[in-house]
Amino acid sequence: MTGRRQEIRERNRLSLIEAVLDSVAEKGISETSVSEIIQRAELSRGMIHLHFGGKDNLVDEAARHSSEQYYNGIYDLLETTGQTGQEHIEMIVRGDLSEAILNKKTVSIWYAFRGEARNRAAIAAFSDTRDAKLRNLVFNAFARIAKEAGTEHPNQVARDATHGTLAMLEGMWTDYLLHPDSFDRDEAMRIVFRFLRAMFPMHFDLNGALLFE
Amino acid sequence: MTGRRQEIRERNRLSLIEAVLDSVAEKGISETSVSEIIQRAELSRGMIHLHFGGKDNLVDEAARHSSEQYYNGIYDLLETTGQTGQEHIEMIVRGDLSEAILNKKTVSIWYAFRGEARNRAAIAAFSDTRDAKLRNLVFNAFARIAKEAGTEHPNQVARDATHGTLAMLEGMWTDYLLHPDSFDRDEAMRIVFRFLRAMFPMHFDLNGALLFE
DNA sequence: GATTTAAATGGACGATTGTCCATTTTGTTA
DNA sequence: TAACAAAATGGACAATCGTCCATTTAAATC
Repeated sequence: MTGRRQEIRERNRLSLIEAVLDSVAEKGISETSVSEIIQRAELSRGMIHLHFGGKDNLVDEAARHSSEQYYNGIYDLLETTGQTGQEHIEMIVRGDLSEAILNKKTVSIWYAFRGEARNRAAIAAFSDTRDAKLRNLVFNAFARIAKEAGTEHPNQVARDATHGTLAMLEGMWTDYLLHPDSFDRDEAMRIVFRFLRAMFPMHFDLNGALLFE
Repeated sequence: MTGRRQEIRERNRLSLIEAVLDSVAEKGISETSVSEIIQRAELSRGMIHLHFGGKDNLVDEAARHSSEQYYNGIYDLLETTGQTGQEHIEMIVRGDLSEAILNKKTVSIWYAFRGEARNRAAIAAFSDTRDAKLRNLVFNAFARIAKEAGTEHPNQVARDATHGTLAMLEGMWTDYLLHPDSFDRDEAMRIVFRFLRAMFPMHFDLNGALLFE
């Protein structure tokens, strides 16, 4: 019976990461101490040094883990949607504002790390506003839409639409951070789609994507 | 010669607040210790307890001070602009993205406090996304614009335009936080105005407000 | 079952944290 | 200028921080 050792080892490693994320979500980064972490993970003091070489590395790793979860959530959703540009955009907007991806825990963690990003390069790398891959996905969708709509300067428009849409989603997250209980997901989606409808009236209405016959 | 005492007292008090903001901007909240603060303020250890009763109160006060500066900056700008709704909006957009209001120091401070907002009520109160007063200003401007444009459901549209525009500005701040050196203010403004032009083509173009004859 | 060795434990350690107060300094008043 | 009082000082203090290693535990191998 081999491999049991490594299995336990990896489980413990993951426990530490999850303990960090729980603590950051509940108490904030400044109160996420070694004592707090090992208590949540129900492991001994030395484990952090053993597995990660120190607390800072562990926290960096937790930030990486957390951002990976976000992107995986979005990319998984994209697998299940239609083929048109507007459907892709709708899925990203809905996904980004869905309970599964935007909730009290994720938003707490995301903003806690953001606050440290400026002073810790490793964290900055993972807290980027929607990474290059996602940006490209959105851009390609808008580029198709702009061309279909016969817009002038379709690439420029697509770039601006990408930037503006992702910025608006960012702002919605901030709203949720500061007012998690009064935040209205449907309203947030409608607002994004209202701006997109104004820009591409053939492709969006207040509920999302419009499809041709 | 009276009042000199109080003058020195208040100067020291302010020194402590500014020392906190400098430290938060440069080193982050977690490294802003009592030792760090008093060293920057060139005052003695006991002053924090004497003036604020403790470090936490001082930090809260610094957050308040910082948010006050932001709003004062915006409101001052508004005094100098024209009377139409679209001029007000243009001024807010341009102001919010101007070097005076959005720079490396302010964005570091703003996001550092945001990261703590979830766990510290006093800080949450000051890190709100553009406060009620500013929101009302923007809403009133959009309400006028929507009515002039003859839009259906002008109040609903104005509310959504307000929410969406402020969210987009929020997102632009995040962009700046994560990429301060490659961030392009003019591009950010153009993007916001592109969305506004799409929604209110009689009132905005890519450079901002359009005025009637 | 004995041996080996990787993994986990938990306490010792020096450094640093924020608080607080006895003392000193200095502006104000008598 | 002497007396007073407000303000500032700076070190003592217990508590907590993160690191690290001698020891123990337990899986894997013989």
